[in-house]
Amino acid sequence: MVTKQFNGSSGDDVDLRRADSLAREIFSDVANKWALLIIEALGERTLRFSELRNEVEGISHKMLTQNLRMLERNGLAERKAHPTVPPRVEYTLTEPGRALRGTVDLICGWTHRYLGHIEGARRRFDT
Amino acid sequence: MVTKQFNGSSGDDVDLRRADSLAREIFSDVANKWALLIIEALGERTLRFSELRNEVEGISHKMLTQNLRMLERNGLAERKAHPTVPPRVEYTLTEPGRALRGTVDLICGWTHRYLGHIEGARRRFDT
DNA sequence: CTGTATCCTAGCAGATACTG
DNA sequence: CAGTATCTGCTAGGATACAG
Repeated sequence: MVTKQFNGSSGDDVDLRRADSLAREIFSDVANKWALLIIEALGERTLRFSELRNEVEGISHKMLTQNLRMLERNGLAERKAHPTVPPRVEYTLTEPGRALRGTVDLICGWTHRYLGHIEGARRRFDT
Repeated sequence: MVTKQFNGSSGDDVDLRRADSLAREIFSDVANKWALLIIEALGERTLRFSELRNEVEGISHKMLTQNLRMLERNGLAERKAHPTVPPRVEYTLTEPGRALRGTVDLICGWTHRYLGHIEGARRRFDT
């Protein structure tokens, strides 16, 4: 483990390792239930915090802010705060976010397509 | 909440609700880091438990068995145990599993495509 | 080799209360 | 309304040991 730091790895090697761990990190951020549901809910629309809270069924206040921060940090969603009172904060997907949304749509489509199939498999397994 | 049970909802309504909660359940099963990484690792191949353990970097013994059971239960992967000693158990994606794999590939592609973009967004955000 | 069971801990996630 | 902070229970997930 530690020895790897001294085995004369090239600069390219280091870059690859870093890119890999970064990719893995992003994958972990994104491959999570709430993040994907938020992205799906946003779609092409611009929604307020409270609207999102209603759209994403079952999400808690905390999880929503937490995931929105994460999406914003990774540049998948844009946060626009209007300096009014009461405050009004709107969220929109960025281009990378919209690109990812396409894949989420596919997963949703997949889910509905194989719903019956999966239900049957479960019944068979649970015996 | 409870009142909904008595509001005269039609049979279709009930079916829809059930389908929705099932879809949500499947989505939760599938939209998780380890499950997706296992699916990606399997691809078109047939792999043994120990091979999978090596392919999916960082996964623990426990998480692997747990997720494999889940995949098997949902009919996404097939488990074939050879009655030899020592035991030899092989896993293969089923058709629904392979279909889902296509979407996982897209997420992976997306990750690499926007890696630099995201890295930049993070740097900007972290200040 | 594969799988199950047990223990144990870090961190996830809900509820609540408080600020601007 | 949106966001943060604190407290707390709980469960995900690692380590380990053992069985078939």
